[in-house]
Amino acid sequence: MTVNSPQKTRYHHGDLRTSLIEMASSMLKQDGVEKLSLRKLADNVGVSRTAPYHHFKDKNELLCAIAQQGFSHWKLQLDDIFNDAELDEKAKLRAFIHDYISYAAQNPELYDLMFGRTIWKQNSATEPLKKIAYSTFQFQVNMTREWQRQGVLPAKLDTLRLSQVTWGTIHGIARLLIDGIYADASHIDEMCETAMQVFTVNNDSTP
Amino acid sequence: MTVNSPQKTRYHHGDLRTSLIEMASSMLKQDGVEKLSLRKLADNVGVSRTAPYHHFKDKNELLCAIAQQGFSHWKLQLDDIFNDAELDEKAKLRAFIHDYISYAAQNPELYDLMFGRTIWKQNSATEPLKKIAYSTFQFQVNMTREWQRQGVLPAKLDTLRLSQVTWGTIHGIARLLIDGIYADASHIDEMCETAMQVFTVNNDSTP
DNA sequence: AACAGCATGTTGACGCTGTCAAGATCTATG
DNA sequence: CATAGATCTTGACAGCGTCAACATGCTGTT
Repeated sequence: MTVNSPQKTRYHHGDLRTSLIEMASSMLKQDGVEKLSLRKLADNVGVSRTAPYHHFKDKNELLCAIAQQGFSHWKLQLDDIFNDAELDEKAKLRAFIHDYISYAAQNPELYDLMFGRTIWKQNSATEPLKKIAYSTFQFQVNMTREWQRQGVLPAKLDTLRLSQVTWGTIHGIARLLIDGIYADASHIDEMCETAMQVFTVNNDSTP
Repeated sequence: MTVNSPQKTRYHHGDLRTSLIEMASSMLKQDGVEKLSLRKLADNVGVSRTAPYHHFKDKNELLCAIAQQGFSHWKLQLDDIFNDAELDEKAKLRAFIHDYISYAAQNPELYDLMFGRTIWKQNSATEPLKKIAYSTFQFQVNMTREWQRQGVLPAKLDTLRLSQVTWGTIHGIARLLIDGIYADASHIDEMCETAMQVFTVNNDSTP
């Protein structure tokens, strides 16, 4: 009894952890990290202020769980690009740049959580988050190596450094966009194309 | 009377605004924005908790004042580079990249304040801060145009977009460094050089 | 079927924060 | 020399993250 009846007050929630992450993600998207308080979150889910502490050690762990989910989603998109048989290597680089920045622009708060200092600055990332984040970067390094082999990116540069620089570029552009610094979303396409030109200009002798 | 005697308790501080900015800058450098509280700041300066409110409308205004000072200092360094008669244009670009990232790496918290979302995200920058920040970016755009004219940077690309991309690159690298993401300070030189190569590789046919 | 134990949820409390209001004190201007 | 304004103070409030102590109900063993 008391199965799934639309009864409002059950003492036990059922799947509070999932509900918290979902509600928190939604609140994050709307108002940003700094407006996200555990108390309001608990209230929105319809639970007392300290209930979340039975599912997350502290606020940081909640944020890490959200970021983790963000990486999972992003990885699916990455797979979509690299499994697309219709794209050649150069087109994949172009798509990667574009999708990366679009993802950031469409999920600015989530992106900030995934790649911002809130979590990373003082090493507060949980182990599972570290794992998926590192593997994402490793994936980019591998792709960079491949692009170098294929002549899309300059072959003579060190792969790790080049990965850092190319990623730095799109990360930087993403940050300028989502932080609202001297750039806005209407210029995404042009900026992506310019980045693409800068990366590959030496292999493209025709103007 | 009660002139400059090292008397500890004067009702009026004398130059509280300056003292607050200095102490806040120092605290910022040590412990970061999120640890900087107005109450501790006031306490460190030896003044009551609400005294700062007679000099800054709120915490945001204090932070903007600190960031403003950061831009002033950075601009002095910029001038040093571009007035150095011994550097050719390409060397200036190299010095610019290197100094920019070094400045960020040496003043991570200040850099975050100057170019981070704390201030910029919800348009909370004060007018004077906006003014000096915009002029800094405008300076970079002008330099980019010049570098294009001199053949250091690709001439065929739109100057504004190229400025955004090159700045995005060094901004992104700086952020990865100061947020501690997949990069650390010992790689600064190599990363700068790689960025330089990526920007200018098309003009450098000799390997 | 009954009970024990554990997961889960609740209320109370503490110290921290930014900021407003009202009153105290000094400085500078007439 | 008085008085207005700048500056500094104490008091207060709501919001925050989090710990401790207690309440409730699910689940597995007998």
